[in-house]
Amino acid sequence: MSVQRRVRLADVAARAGVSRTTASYVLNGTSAQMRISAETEQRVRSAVMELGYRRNRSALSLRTATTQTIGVISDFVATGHFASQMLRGASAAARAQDHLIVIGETEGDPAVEIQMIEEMLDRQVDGIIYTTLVTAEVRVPAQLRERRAVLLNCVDPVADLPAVLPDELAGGRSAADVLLAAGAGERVYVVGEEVNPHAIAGPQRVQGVEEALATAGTPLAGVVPCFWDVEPAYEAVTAWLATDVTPTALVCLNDRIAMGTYQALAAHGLQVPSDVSIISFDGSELAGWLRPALTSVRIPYAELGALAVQTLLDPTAPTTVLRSPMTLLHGGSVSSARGYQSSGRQPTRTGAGRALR
Amino acid sequence: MSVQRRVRLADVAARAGVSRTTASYVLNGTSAQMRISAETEQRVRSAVMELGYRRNRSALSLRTATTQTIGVISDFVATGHFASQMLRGASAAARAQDHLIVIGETEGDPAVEIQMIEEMLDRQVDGIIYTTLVTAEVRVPAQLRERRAVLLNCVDPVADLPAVLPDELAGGRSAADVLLAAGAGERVYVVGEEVNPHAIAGPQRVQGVEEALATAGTPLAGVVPCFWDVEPAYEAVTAWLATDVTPTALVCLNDRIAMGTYQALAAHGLQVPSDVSIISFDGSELAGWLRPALTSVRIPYAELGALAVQTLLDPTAPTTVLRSPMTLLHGGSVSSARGYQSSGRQPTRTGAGRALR
DNA sequence: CTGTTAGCGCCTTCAA
DNA sequence: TTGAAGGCGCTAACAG
Repeated sequence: MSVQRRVRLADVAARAGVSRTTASYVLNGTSAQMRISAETEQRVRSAVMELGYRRNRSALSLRTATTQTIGVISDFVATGHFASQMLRGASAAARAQDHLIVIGETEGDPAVEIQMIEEMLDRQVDGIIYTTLVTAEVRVPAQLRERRAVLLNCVDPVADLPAVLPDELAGGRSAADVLLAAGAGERVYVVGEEVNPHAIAGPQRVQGVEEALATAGTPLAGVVPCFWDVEPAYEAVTAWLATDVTPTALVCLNDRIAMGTYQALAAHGLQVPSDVSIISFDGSELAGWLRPALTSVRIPYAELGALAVQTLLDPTAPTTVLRSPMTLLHGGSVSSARGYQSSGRQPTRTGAGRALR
Repeated sequence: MSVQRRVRLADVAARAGVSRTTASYVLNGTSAQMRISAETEQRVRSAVMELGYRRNRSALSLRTATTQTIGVISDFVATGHFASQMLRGASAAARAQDHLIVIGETEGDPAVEIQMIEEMLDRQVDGIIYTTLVTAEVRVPAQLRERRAVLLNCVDPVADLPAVLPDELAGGRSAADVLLAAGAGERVYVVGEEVNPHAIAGPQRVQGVEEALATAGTPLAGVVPCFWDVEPAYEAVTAWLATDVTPTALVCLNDRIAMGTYQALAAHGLQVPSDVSIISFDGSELAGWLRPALTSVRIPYAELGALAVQTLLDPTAPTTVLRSPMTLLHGGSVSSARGYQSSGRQPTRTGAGRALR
């Protein structure tokens, strides 16, 4: 049993006592230019109301080769934060333009990816957003090359398609700036290391940090390499602390690394932020759950999603790379020694003993 | 500019030197029953290949009032874990049956909800999954009543629709069973309290816990009421610990509550699991990030999503409530005093000092 | 076995 | 202003 409607445009026309053509004109807003009398138009509109008429989009699509639907192809699976935020932004932007979003989770399988794109093209989507979990350089499937598509969180150097990305470089700089402003810019280390050669977030963040620190005359003290997750960060930082280093601040490349770092510091008897300041990237829910709350450079997922939709739906959009600014999510993980004030969430309950996590 | 194809069925037929009808039969797999020669069929298939033909779904939809598309209406926004896991399961199940999923995030706004459903019905979705973030009793919009729809994570006592839910009661029992098996069943408290009168997860979990404990002759020692989030749990447990209680184990109603509880226990100098065992519900990523890793009764989101899709697509499915089992995600947060063995992740690195978080 | 025909519901000339 | 007519691409009787 499929969901369908009964009322046809013909019924509306009959009820209004006009021709289908006239009814059609009214519905398309072409009534003015067709010089349809206001009275007639009103009759049609009443009929639409009374009958609860809605156009049949299948018929419309067949006729216009348009569906008011956009596809989102993504390679990520269980990545809660990214996926939902991005889809939320995209969904809202799509709704604002009367479009619906159809999703295609490829689970990273290129064959599935191609299949999903085909399915979407079959359904005449008006365009496709191609997005990846990891900010990286990619090669989009050939199917997308000649079509209306926008890359989200990735770029393809050979395909001539618009792309939407976070401004990682500026994000890196602002992370360092926060530390500098707090007077915690002397011995700054980065925790995390990018291993994917196509990834661009990590390198750009580090570059931004280095630039800002260099400008202040306090070069980056070093890097603690580790995979981007809680446990690897815990292990790496624990081992590193055993070498008797005395960091002023740590820049963690994402919030999960920061969590592992909190754990390692706590185990080593170091407190955040009094002993060590921490700042990271993501601005996920996790940042708010930690104690003290983590100061994090937020990835504007929702904005990216919305921007991608707007770009896709804008026929005049150039095929350039758009960089969306990363904003600061204030927590209490950066020392306020030199009067740096967190203006967002209150870094309450940061007292000794309780901060041990 | 919309994405569209060129090759029509007529082209394929022409290329194969047959009529459109014949080509159509081959494509629909009706060739056998129409007794089309294998040779002819082969010619058609070749033509399809050579021309890269794919049927135009808009045309198909207009003709068959079917779209091979299902809609998912959800009220949740930034809820990473739930949303993505559920969509992953639903997406995979849909793909297995050649369906695509179109999403409708209502952000909890009833007006948006109605609008989204209309948009979906306009697009002739074959059915709609109506899902809510909080497991609860709801009243679905009237539009859904008469249509092919399935409720996911909620029930509507008056609408005659199938519903898919986690088996919270059994989940509650198994949580208590884990504690009992570990010899930590003597002074068990529940942390968290449901305030939404329509919610069903909380009450059922507690009921399950109580039943299992009662069976073992060690009734629930009490409840520490708090909102279901990290900070409220931290506050509540901290205040509660100040009253000199000596819990054997805590059942946290979700993983975020458990995180806040970890924090409060650490601040109070109590260790998990040597001093207090902890078990919670959700089985989210967070459980694995905590130290020691949290033992949690997993909500089978992906399975629920898949089940909902299968139910929706099965014309013979009865309009009953399906309960999906909650499985145990093993961590190291439950004492193994009496030889209880966590069989999943290794609860490594649980040594003194490091467990303080 | 295969071709002919008639719509599915809607938009859009073209004439009137 | 409006009616008639064609056609988007495909399926499904109904004849051959």
